[in-house]
Amino acid sequence: MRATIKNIAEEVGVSAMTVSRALRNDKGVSEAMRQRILQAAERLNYRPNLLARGLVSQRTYLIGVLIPNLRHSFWLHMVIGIEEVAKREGYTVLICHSDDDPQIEQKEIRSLISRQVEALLIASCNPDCNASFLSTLQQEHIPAVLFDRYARTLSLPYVGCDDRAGARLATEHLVRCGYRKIAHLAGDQSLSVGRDRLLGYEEVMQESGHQPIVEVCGFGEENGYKGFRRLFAKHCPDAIFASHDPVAIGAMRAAFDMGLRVPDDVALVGFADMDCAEHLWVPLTTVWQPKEELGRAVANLVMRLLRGESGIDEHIALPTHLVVRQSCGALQHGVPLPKEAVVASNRSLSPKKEVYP
Amino acid sequence: MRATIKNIAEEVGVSAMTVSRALRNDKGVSEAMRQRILQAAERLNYRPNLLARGLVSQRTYLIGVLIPNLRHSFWLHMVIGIEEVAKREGYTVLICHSDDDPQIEQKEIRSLISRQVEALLIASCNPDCNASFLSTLQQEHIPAVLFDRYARTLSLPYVGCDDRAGARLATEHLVRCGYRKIAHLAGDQSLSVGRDRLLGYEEVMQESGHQPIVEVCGFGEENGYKGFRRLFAKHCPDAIFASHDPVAIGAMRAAFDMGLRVPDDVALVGFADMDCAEHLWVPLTTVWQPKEELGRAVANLVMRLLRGESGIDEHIALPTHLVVRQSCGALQHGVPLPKEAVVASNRSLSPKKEVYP
DNA sequence: CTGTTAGCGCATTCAA
DNA sequence: TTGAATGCGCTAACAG
Repeated sequence: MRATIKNIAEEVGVSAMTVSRALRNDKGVSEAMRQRILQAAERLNYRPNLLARGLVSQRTYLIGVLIPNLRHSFWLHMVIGIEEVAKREGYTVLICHSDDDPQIEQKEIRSLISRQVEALLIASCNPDCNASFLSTLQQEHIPAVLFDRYARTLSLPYVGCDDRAGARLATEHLVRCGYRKIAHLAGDQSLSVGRDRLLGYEEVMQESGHQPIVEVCGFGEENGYKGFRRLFAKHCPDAIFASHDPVAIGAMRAAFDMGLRVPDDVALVGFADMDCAEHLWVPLTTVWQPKEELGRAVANLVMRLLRGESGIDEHIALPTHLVVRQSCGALQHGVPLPKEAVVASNRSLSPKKEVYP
Repeated sequence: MRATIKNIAEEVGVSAMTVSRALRNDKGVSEAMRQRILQAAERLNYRPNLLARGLVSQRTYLIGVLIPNLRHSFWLHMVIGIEEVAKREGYTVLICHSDDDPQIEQKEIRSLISRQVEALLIASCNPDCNASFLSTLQQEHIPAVLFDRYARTLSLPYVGCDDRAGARLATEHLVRCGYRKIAHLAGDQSLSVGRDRLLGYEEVMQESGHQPIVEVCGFGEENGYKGFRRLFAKHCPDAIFASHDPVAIGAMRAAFDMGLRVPDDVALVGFADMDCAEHLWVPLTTVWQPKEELGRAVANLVMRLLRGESGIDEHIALPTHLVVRQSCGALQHGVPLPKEAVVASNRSLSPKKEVYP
């Protein structure tokens, strides 16, 4: 059997209460006694039972994170940021994923609540679809924050990056490069990230007097592959802004399969700056997202919520920036870049990136 | 306040025990009563408190997974496999990581035990260093299994892949390709994966009458970069077997920086078959590891342990196979491949891979 | 089929 | 500075 405070109490010859106090560094225990208790705990290999402690104190120091899946390192970077803050504040993170299924999402959230998490950080696979369910969390008095994607019909605190502005950066860059037929491989329109990026693209196209060419293909590499082929069958664009890096990778693969060169025949810009973007066949120009910072921001917001320091109506949008590599053709053609852009030299390891100019 | 079984009991006008039974689908409750209770639970938005349940039943349905870090998708694939099995068996997975620090590893494991996990799945960042600590887990009667890396001095159940055999596949392939100076960028020799892969390499080199050229650089992209430069300053090999894909990526980058072509000037083979391997500047020939399957295998072993069906001395080594892409030069030169090898056509999405021949 | 008693391991509250 | 009583929410064991 595992040792309990009772065992320690008998060993030392005091009450369980004194042991409990000593182990938690509660005040009201003499230093000599504390030492004797600590030694006994060590000797008996004592481990506090957090179930029992949580049951009585109503504090589990557990926070639940729900993400769509574990397959994309994208989410993991956010979790890394969350973990960093959580650990610093003494919390353990319980990670769940929905496999992009709204039903499973509800099930997992209920399971998290049953495990008595003190707060919920949710990147919903479909916030609008699960809006009414998510809104019940408020009534259950469990602090919940959405991240990366939000629901229009729901007022929960939210942390994401400024997708519309990011899409503007990408599109403005392609306009600046002088392309004539700039298309957009748009993401899932049921997700705010998909809608907002499309919005940013359309704005810039309109402002610059271009005709928008939109192919909604959803996220993911295979969707990018198919979307690219459909797009080319109809429009033969000379540049594409893909709504996500995997979409861009699929598009690049399709381009190669069709015998097209990147960026000579078709320029490509992605969104995310995933780890592999710089390693790609043709290094990818893309919109960088502050993934770990985003995780830290959500976690910090939750900590404020737990301390009652923050209201329910926070809506944080983190800035993005452009990372210019080979796939857009700007470097080859000496296109002037904005000050905020980052130029990546993909052929040397250190420094990986240099701020332009 | 959150509803409890007591609230439901009052609502329905029965005892808490009947409610408890009904909610757990325990037998001995009439169907009519069960329905009334279920409806009341629904109405009150009842969620069982798993802390309380776990405290009394001594079953938390929690298993703890400890991995070195969250940064490499490598680990996540294993976690995906673990989760799949765990979820099927009704368990929740609590993921922790040590940031490759043996001290943190011990701390995290203690924390997991405090949370009353029923079993521990550990990819130790340094099994030999933490061997004595890990051996205490047996005394504490908590089922523990190592995966991916094992300790020589410790007899815990283990699941990994056959690193020595995998290294043989890679080295034999380079020998078959006709390279003369085949070097090995060896991984961390404090880890079984590093040692076993070096061993497999040395065996084949000896058997085929080649002189081994070994540069121990450790794992990771930057180590691969530096290791490659050191290697070339001394030996000018015409082929390199890298102990891990990131090492190969660093090496490839170094080769480009030095103006060398892959595979024409130097051939490259990696180990892991990470997601990005096929997307690389030059698609990487590498030893594929059954990452998700490995996760499922560890989890299944743990389930058997929990049911008392399996002993403590299981040592499972899963087979690997070679994935041939461009970086080794075999395809360009029409080198005959073994039946088990997989040839990847990197320029089309579907099918991604074709079994050779 | 249903209820009662007891207690999981710990911390809160009050009393000494 | 220490201890006793109480109960967190739930279930095992037994009784009816």
